[in-house]
Amino acid sequence: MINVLEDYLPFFKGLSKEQKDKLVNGSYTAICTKGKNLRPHKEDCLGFVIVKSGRLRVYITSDQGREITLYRLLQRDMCLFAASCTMSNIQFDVMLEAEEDTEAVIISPCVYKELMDTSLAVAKYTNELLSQRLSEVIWLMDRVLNERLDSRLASLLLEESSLNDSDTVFLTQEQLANHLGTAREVVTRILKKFHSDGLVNLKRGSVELINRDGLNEMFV
Amino acid sequence: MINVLEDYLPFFKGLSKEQKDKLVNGSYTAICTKGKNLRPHKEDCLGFVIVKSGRLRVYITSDQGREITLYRLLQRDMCLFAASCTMSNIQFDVMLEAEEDTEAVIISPCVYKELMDTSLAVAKYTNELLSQRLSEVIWLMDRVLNERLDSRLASLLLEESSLNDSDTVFLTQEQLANHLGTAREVVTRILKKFHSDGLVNLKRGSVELINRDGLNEMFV
DNA sequence: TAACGTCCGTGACTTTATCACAAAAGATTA
DNA sequence: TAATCTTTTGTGATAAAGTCACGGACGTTA
Repeated sequence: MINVLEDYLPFFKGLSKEQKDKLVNGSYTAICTKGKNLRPHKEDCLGFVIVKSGRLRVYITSDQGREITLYRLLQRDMCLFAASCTMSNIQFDVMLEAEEDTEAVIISPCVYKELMDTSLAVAKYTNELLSQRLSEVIWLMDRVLNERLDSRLASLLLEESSLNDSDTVFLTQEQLANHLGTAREVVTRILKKFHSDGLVNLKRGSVELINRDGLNEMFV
Repeated sequence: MINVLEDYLPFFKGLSKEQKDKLVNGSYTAICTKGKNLRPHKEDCLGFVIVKSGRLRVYITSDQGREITLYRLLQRDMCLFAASCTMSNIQFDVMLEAEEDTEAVIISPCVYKELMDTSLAVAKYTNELLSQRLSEVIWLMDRVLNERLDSRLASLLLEESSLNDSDTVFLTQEQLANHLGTAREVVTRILKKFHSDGLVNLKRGSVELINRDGLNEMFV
């Protein structure tokens, strides 16, 4: 545990002995199996999350069940939204779902808040994380508004393929739609078009990419 | 100048004499007339912006000229994106446009960065601003994805009306479209519908609200 | 092989976006 | 005042995307 904290938190070395102890004592390791939600109850204030292994997707949902992926957390990435209770200005709820079996270290929100309130290094580090997330979300907004769905879908397929290092993307069309913030039927129709253009093969629960160059050309 | 800084920056009192001096010397007042852009050249790194009076709108643009308003800065509000150069992780460019004649205090980016690097209070304050903006942008994303355009337009008209304390919204249909991230023709058609429903009267360059309750009902 | 749940396909329709062009309202100038 | 110009608004045609309703295909389990 302490190794993970020391290794992943750039500010750890600069903390005092007491701070380190508090941090270690206020943290625990959580295992989340693929497909499970890391924070099933919206009320829960989870804390600061560090991904040790696996992959998390951070997304929002609407009442009608529509989702969109805001960004992902890969190994060594961190997320502080699950600690919204510690940030007075955060009004939204994001969801965290494991895309792979994931091992994460979770730091108690009050411990993290206390650190942030007393350590300049922690506060600066938090700034960096926040600004990076903000950047990613604004970037996403730009794509949602200005890019065509077929292009966004092609890009998602290629990204998934490279994340898993496989030509086949093992996601249902509904899951693809949830990443993109659109409806399943729309994905079905675009995939059908991709198939008739010789770009992909479709199976139940997966999409096989058979012409990466063709997919790439969709968004240049 | 120093009065504004002292009054608007909650951390000011806690700064050392040197820090205060640096801050005052690194700041200047800018006047921006209605409709003008506060940062016409994308390359410019403006700095930290504090609105003394007037109103700024923060927005992004696409290559095709489509815009969407991310949020607004009213009196006493502050913005640190124009200082993206000081934040290593900010990759995007936001634009700042004066919606009214606006007076702003601008703090040089390197001075602000130095403060943030040396003062815990400044770093914490920056955190609060960042998390609030992030919250607003995610909230906007939710609306863009899940709310109908007529509802969003109705809500924008009511917001504009109350901001200016007037029943008439003095914006062209193109400006309305730019707030919402849509096309002018779409706004034209929705407004025409609103008019035939007895909700608004249309004039060149303005929209008069004649049935607020009706507009309100569109998004409940 | 029957039954069930999940996933996918599709038609009909609505909403939103795009493109092209024209009409109307003000502003400017002759 | 009339002619001209610019900006704003209106509109038809078409395409992309979202919504709703339903049915069928696939895989699992009994």
